Amino acid sequence: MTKDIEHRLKNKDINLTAMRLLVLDFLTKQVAAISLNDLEKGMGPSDRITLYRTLKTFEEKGLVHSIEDGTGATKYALCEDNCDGDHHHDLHVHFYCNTCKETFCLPNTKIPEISLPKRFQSEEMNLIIKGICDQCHPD
Amino acid sequence: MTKDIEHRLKNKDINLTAMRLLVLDFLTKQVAAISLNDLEKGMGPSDRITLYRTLKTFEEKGLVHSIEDGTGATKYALCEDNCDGDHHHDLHVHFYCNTCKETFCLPNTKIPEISLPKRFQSEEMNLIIKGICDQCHPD
DNA sequence: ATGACGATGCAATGCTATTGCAATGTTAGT
DNA sequence: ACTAACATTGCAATAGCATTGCATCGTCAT
Ligand SMILES: [Mn+2]
Ligand SMILES: [Mn+2]
Ligand SMILES: [Zn+2]
Ligand SMILES: [Zn+2]
Repeated sequence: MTKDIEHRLKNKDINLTAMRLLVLDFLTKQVAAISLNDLEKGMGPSDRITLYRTLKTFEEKGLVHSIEDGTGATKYALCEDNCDGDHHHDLHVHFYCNTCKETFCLPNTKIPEISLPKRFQSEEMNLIIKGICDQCHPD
Repeated sequence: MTKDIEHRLKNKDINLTAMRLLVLDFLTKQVAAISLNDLEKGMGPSDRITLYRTLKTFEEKGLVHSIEDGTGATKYALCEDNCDGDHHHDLHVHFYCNTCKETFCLPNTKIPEISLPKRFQSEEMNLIIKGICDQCHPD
């Protein structure tokens, strides 16, 4: 229902536009994180830069988070509800499948506490695990 | 001593060249991981592409490992002795300092075991922690 | 000496991210 | 409804880093 999409934008203090509704709708349908290229191909004909800025806006407002999975292209995925622009609470592990080349959020797999050397102070953590995803698992 | 540098190359099955000796010597003097740009600036006048391929060769042979710290530029740092091209054993944490913008290997801070969801199989892990390094720590 | 092979230098290209700016759309006050 | 202020969009241009092609050069074994 498009009303639901609208509410999600409003709740994050994002102005409604046709493009943003379409992008958010597209994002909710994804099972894996997507790159700007994926978004461009998945959407109808639309301007790449506008899509880029839409993702940036979504990220600033805490609607999506970005993932650097080492492929060179930044991936984006929807945030959990309690994220805002300043504090993303997506401290979960991200998984890159070497077989299907997809990047997944593992929202239930949290990054454990790490005890750093003296006087190192952690502000942010990013854990990427590469391997074989459940879909590509053999047997 | 340059003999030591030579041995390290030979041990990793890397042919000796003047350029490689210089690059490895430069790498051993670094306290933080360096980018291709850092290397280019730190070395005498030398061709950027040759430096690029030198780093690639070192990585393939298990002499250095590369680090994606999210800055956009790949960083490189010397491996521990037991690495080879196929299996890098640098499963340590990397730390990016938001203040001095340097990336450090934390060889004594290992990435803990993570229990993944059913049928996800880990082959490689990459943990970047961002924050304030010991040198930039206040008080 | 010469031929094979690896390393180097330079040019060119690909790809992603990012910005400038003008045009367009939206909103709010009058 | 009119208009000024503001946000969004579309297109062009630029910046950076990564990567490849190719000709040249150096080294080593025969
Ligand atoms: Mn995620
Ligand atoms: Mn390291
Ligand atoms: Zn897979
Ligand atoms: Zn620092």
